[in-house]
Amino acid sequence: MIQTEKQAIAEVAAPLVGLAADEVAALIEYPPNPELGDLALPCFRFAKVLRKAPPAIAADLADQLAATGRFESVQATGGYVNVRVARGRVARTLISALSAHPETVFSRQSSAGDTVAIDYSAPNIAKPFGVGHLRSTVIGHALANLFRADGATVLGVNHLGDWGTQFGKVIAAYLRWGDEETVRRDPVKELFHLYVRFHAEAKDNPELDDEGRAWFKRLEDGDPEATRLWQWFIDESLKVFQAMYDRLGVSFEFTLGESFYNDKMDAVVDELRSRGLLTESDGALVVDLSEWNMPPCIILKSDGATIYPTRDLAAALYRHDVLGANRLFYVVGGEQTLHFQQVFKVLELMGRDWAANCRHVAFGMMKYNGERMSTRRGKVVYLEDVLDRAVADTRQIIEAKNPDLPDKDWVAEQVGIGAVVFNDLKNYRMHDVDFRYEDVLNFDGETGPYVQYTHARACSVLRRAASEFPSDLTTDLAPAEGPLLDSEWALVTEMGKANEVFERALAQFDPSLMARLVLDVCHAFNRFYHDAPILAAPDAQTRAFRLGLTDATRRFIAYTLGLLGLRAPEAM
RNA sequence: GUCUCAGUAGCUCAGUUGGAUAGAGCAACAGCCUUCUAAGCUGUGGGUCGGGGGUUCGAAUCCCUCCUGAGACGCCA
Repeated sequence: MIQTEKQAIAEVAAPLVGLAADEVAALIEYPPNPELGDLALPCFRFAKVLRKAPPAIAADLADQLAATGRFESVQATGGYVNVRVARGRVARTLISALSAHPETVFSRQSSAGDTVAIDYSAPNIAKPFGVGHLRSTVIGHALANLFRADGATVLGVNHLGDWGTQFGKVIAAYLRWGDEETVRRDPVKELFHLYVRFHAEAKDNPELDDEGRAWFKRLEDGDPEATRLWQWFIDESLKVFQAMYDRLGVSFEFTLGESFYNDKMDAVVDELRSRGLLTESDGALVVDLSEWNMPPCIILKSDGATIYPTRDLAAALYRHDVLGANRLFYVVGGEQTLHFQQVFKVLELMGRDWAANCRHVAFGMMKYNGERMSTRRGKVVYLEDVLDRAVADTRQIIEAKNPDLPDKDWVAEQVGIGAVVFNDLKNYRMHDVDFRYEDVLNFDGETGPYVQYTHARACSVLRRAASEFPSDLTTDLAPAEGPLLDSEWALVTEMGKANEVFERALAQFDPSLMARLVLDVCHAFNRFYHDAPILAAPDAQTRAFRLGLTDATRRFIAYTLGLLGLRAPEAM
């Protein structure tokens, strides 16, 4: 909506400054002070080409823009052209668009025709689902939603850690110290305890490691006992993970663990060999990448076994060739940056031009009390505990503030989990985060509950309106006579940024931009709510307009929360 | 040691890809519920944008350099 105005300005200005309209539109910004105007075009950049001082250019452009009659006012101040748009018209356009098709306000379907495979979550079998897995899960899910909303066919892939020496260790530990009944009661936790114990005891007992390796070898060779236990671990783990995904509202198109590629790696090795990309080095077969300043990518270990780059190559080929993806994203921690650079480079060397469409969406590390979490040492924060605490706290707040609320448990679940999810989504991906309960369990300020609360608040007004002024909800949304209030316009402005922020979020693979935007919208709405009586507006026309704005805001928030993977209860 | 990423208010972070007086939230303090949900709103205090150079009309943003932190750097994933 704001774009339409930017475009209109750019089309007038473009021929005068010798740039394409799109280029000029990209330069238009929001003035720091609303009194200056709604949009501003800085003219400094044009000075050199036009051989004129910026203020003079601004003055010329201002005249031209004023002559169109489209804008409420146009002023040159210094090197800027400040434009005040026809606020009523812009507001009306935005409100009706949001009430008819909210998605059109965000997306121009730029990803239509793309099939994107997004690798996210990827927890390890027989290990707990910790807060450390939250980031990949939540960011990946939000990105999947964003690309789907932009018209792409999205294939969410859960690349489970279901293979490797660790399973030999778990099997060995289970056979030594475990018993079936205890494990059945709480499989993942119990297996995890056995795993931690294994590592602790292996320190003084190195032969334990041999035992683990031996069991993994048996698993690889298809030993029935090893295979049975391994499959059991997987089944039990998946049950636990699924319960977590259900609570988080996360889903996948494919759940394909590492083991899925066991029979697909020979082909990769053969192709690399026949293309002459493999060289021998200390007994291992590697792809030399020194030309690109990278260490070699190991394909076969010196014992002839494959290794994770081999597996990721096989997985990438599968996702492209079989699943039909033309873009491949990996939502995986930043510590694996080099690994993905190597894998993508090898794909390129294998002649796969779509390697350029592979992207590692890295994120910072989650720490606890400033320390790195370690599954081996048993240092993990269970996501389940975090969710439970958040929900319990929410439940208490509801009891204190809104004891008559129906469905209190369900609302507490949505809000408590929303708090945890939003907390992880609102900040720049690459920053390390130190997990602290006091942050996650804070429901004031820039938080999920704040956004959900604002949504519920808007819903509440609309519910009242439906019973008290039903006709006002159906009339057309002609704005009241006279100018919009500052708070009304500020709200329209924030929501009007939907498309540009949405597209930046896609371009940068960064859902936090959407989280920030919805926070700004909520703040603007709450200020409007405080400043302007809605139901008690001075006249019916004003009331209808404000109700329209409230309804549009409600839809905006609900839609954005949906993109981020949060639910939007109508009361809380 | 080499490479990558980060460093902005006491704390957690934004900062529209180089634009106007660097902004939020938390914490602290002071106000605002006879009126639409106070999980809210308003105000006050709080800054060497890690340091130093440079590029230009203009730098938190781009370049160089140094400092600090995190991560990665061949047979784990």
